[in-house]
Amino acid sequence: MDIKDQSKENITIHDVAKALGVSASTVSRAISGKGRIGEGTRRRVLQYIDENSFYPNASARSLAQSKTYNIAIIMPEVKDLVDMPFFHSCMHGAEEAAQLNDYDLLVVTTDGGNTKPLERMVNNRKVDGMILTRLYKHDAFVEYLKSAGIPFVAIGNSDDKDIVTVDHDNYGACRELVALLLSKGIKRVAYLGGGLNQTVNEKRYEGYVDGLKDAGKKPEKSIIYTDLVTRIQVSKAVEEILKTGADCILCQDDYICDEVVHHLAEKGIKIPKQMKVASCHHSKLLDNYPVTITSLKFDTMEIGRRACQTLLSMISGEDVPKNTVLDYEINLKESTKSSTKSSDKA
Amino acid sequence: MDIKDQSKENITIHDVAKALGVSASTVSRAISGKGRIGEGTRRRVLQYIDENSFYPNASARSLAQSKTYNIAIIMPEVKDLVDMPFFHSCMHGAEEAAQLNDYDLLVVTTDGGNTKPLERMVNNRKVDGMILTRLYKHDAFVEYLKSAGIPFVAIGNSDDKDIVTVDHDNYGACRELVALLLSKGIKRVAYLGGGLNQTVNEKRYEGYVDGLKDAGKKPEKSIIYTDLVTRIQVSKAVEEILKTGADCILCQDDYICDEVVHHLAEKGIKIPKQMKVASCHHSKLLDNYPVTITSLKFDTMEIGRRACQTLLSMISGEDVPKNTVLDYEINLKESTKSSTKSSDKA
DNA sequence: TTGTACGCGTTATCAT
DNA sequence: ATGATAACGCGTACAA
Repeated sequence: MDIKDQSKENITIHDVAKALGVSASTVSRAISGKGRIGEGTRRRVLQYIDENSFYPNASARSLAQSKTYNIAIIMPEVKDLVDMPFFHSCMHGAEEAAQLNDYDLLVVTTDGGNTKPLERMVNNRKVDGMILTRLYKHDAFVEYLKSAGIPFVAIGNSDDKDIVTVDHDNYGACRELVALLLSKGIKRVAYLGGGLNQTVNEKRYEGYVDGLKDAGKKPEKSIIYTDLVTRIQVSKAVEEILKTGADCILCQDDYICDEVVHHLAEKGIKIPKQMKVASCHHSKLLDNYPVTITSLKFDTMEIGRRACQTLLSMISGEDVPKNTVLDYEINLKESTKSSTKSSDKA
Repeated sequence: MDIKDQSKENITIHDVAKALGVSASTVSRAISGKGRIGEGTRRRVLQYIDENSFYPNASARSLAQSKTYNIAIIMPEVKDLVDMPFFHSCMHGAEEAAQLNDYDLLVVTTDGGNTKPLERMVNNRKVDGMILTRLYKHDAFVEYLKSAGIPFVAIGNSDDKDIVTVDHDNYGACRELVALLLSKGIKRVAYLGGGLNQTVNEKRYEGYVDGLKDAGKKPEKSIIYTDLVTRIQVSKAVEEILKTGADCILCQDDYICDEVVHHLAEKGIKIPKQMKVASCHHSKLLDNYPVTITSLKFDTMEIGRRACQTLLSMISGEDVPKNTVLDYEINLKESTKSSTKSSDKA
C-alpha cells in the first residue's frame, strides 16, 4: 500500500475497482463495452485505467473466455531462397493484420505433413485458429484441422468446397500470360513445372494448357515437364527442350527460372535472341539477372493479410467468402522481346 | 456421461481425478513431477492421461504459474532480399529450439525503434521473454525491455555489459579474412559498408581495420566507405574506388556485394582479373553470380537456436553466458584469385 | 503420500 | 446501472 509498488507488480481489475469505489464487474464492463453501464462511470474507469496504466492479463481473459487471441501460421521449411520471399511476406502480412486486431501470430515450421506441432497447439488450446501457407491435394494438415474442428484458412487453391482459401488467380494469370506470349509472335511455349501434388503448381499448369487452347494450339508432350524437383532435372529438361525447336520456356516459378537462366547462360544461349524465357512467379530474385524477365507479379503480403482477416472473421463467427481470389500483374520484359521484326517468317 | 462426448469437450484435470478416484492435486503432481507422489498412482495417472488424451489448458496453467510458455522474436521489416535469409533462418532456429522446450514463438515485425508492439505484449503478459534480431548502438527496444524487466537476448554485439547477446564473431572473421586477402598478394583492400549505428556493421569494420594493421598497413580514408545505404551510393563509391588503384573491394554484406558485382559488370570490369571482390557475409544470393565470391559464412539457424536456448535458460532463472560467440567459415573462391602468378612483383 | 482449500485475474450470470 | 458470486482449469501451501 506504500508509494513504492509502482512498476513492480501488475495492477489488476480489482485494484482499479477498489480505487474507484466500484465493483470489479463494473470495471470489466467499462473495458469490454459489453453490458449496460453509466456513461459517467465508464469514462471515470477508462480514465483511471489510462492514467494508472492498467492492462488486462491475457491468460486470465483467455481462461474466462476460452479465447487466446493467438493464431498460428504454418510455414514450410524453406529450402530455397526463391521460396522465401513468398512465405515470409505472407507471414508479415498476416502478422500486420493480426496486430491490427489485437491478435498475435505464432509461427510453426513443419513440413511433410507432420501434424504433431499443430496437435500440440490445438490440444493445449494455445491458438484460436490457423493459417496454412501451403496446400497439398491430399493435405494432412487440412485433414487434421477439420477433424479437430479448428478454424483455418489455407493459402492456395482447392477443389474441396468446404475449406476456406485465399489465393492469387494463378490459373487466370498463367492463361493470360501464355495468350500474351503467343500474341507476340512466339510459336511454341515449353513448360517447366514442379510436382502437381501442390495445388498452386496444378493451377498454373492448367492455365498454361488453356492459354494454348485459347490460341488454337495443343499442348505438346515433348516440351512439357511437370515433375521437376532438383536443379539437375531442370537443366536436363532444358537440354531436351533445346532439341525440340521451342522458342520460349515458361517457368512455373523463380526456382526453375533461376536454373533455366543459368543453364542457358552456361551454354552461351542468348535470351531473348535464341530463347525466350518467362516465369509464372516474380520474386526479388529475378531482379538480379542481367536480363529482365517477363513474369507474373503477385502481392504476397496482401495474401497474408487477407488470410488473417478472413480467419479472424471466422473465429468471430462471421460468414466469410469461401474462396478469396486476389489480382495479379503481368510484367512484360526483355526476356520475351522478339529480336527480329519478322516474327511470321520462318 | 454418455459415449458421445469424445472430441467435443475438453477433458480437465478434475475429470481425470474423478475417474481415478484421486484428487485433482494428485493429478497435477503426477503431471508436473513436483511434490511427492507414489510411484504407483503416478503411473496410473500418466497412463490414464495418455489413453484418454488429456492435455492441460495452457491459459489456466499460465494464469496459475504466471508463465506463458511463449516467447517473442522481434523482426525488422526486411526491405531487401539479401537480409531475408538471415532473419528468417534466425527465426526458424529459434522456433525449433522453442518447440523442443514446449515453448511457442510469436513473431513481431517492427522497425525504427517503435516499441508499441512490444509494450502491448509485455503489458498483457503474453510472453515470458524476447529475442531481438537486430541491435542498434542506441536501441529503443533494449532500453524498454530493461526498464520493463523482461528477459531478453539480443542477436548482435554490444558494449553494454549487462545485456545478453548471441552473435557470430564478425570482428574476428573480418580480421582473418582481410589477413588472408593480403597474404594472397592483394595490395590495397577497399571497404564498403553501411551505417555504423548497427553494431554488426561496426564490428566488421573494426575487423577490417585491425586486419590491415596486422599486416602493417594503415587504413586509407579514400578507399573506405561506412555510410552506404542506397544502391546508388554504392555504385558511386565503386566509381571513386576505381580511380584510386585499389585491387580489391571488401563488401560488408551481400546487399552491397550485389551492387558492386553488378556495377563492375556494367562497366565491363572483370572479376577477379581487374578487380577482386569479397563479402563479409554469404547468403544464398551469392550463389546466383557468374563468379563465385570469396566470403564469410555463418550458420544463421544456429544463432537463432542458441538465442532461444539462452533466453529459455534465463527465464528458468539459470545463469547464462553473457556473450555467446559462434564460429565462422571463410570460403575462398574465384573472385579473389590472383590472375598472375607473380604476386610479389609490381 | 495424498487431499483440502484457496489463489491466479477475468468474464458472465443473476440479483438488486 | 451496478454489485456479489460463481465459474474458467490449474498449481500449491497447508493440513492430514
